[in-house]
Amino acid sequence: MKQMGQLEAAVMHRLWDWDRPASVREVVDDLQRERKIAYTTVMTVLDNLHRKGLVHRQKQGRAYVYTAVMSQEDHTASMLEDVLAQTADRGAALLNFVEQLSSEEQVQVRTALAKFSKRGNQSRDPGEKE
Amino acid sequence: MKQMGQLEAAVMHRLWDWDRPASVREVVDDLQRERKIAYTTVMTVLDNLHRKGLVHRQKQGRAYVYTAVMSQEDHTASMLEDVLAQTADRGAALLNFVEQLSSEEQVQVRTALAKFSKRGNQSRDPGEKE
DNA sequence: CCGATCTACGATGCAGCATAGTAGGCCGTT
DNA sequence: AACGGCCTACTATGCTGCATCGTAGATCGG
Repeated sequence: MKQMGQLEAAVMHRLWDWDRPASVREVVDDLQRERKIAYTTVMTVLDNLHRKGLVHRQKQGRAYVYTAVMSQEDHTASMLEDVLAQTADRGAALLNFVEQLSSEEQVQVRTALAKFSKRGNQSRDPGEKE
Repeated sequence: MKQMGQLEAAVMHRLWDWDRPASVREVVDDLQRERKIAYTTVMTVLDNLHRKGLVHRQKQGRAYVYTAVMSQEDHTASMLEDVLAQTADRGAALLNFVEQLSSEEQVQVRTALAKFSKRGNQSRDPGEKE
């Protein structure tokens, strides 16, 4: 449900980078710098992203301006969660995963976790696994 | 590349659960207990999974027997890695992700990380983030 | 040689994505 | 008021991936 095609991803990346409402025109013009693409193609893509709930849009004058609903980091985190949700043994998968991270990233994660636990973080409902 | 369809996933889950080489026949029979499905459909799926490198196969008598190349946990970890690879800021995405984990899972992850660091784990090459 | 079983190959249908054309609305300019 | 631009809405096409099977041909046990 969160999976996107190539063009959809390219558009989202621009919205994320710019971090402000952008019109179809702006996105098209930026994409044009790399390759030929029709205005309506991009419009359709943005429309699809809107229907999928990945972007929010708002009339500004005659045109719509689009903004990403989630930050890229939140979106990625959400996809990670989706992947994890499909596995039988979340715990084991998590362990194999962190095992594969660079030691640098492992440190980052540990630091972050230490911070959360100090604040008594509780974002997910515990005790509902299998 | 690691993404699978519904039926493909159902087949893989059986291979993972059984954790031993299984023939098309066995997989078909098991799937039949839930719904009607043709032998050749399952064969095609296993063939596709083989072409995708997700399963290994070997002749046993007249038939092939199939085994999952990776454990489910490794496969999930690998998909998590793929998702993370597509993001610009791995670090930020990681943090948002662990933040969303249940506190129970956070503890698991921390315990695991502590173990790795004690052994001086170094599975990924650090310093190669675009 | 016969029937059962298995593989190889091909065909169909459907969905998602990329791509873009056309029609019609709105607005500023002449 | 009519014209030309720009924007949206709607529609259409092609491609690719997955699910689904059928048929043909090889093989093995009787």
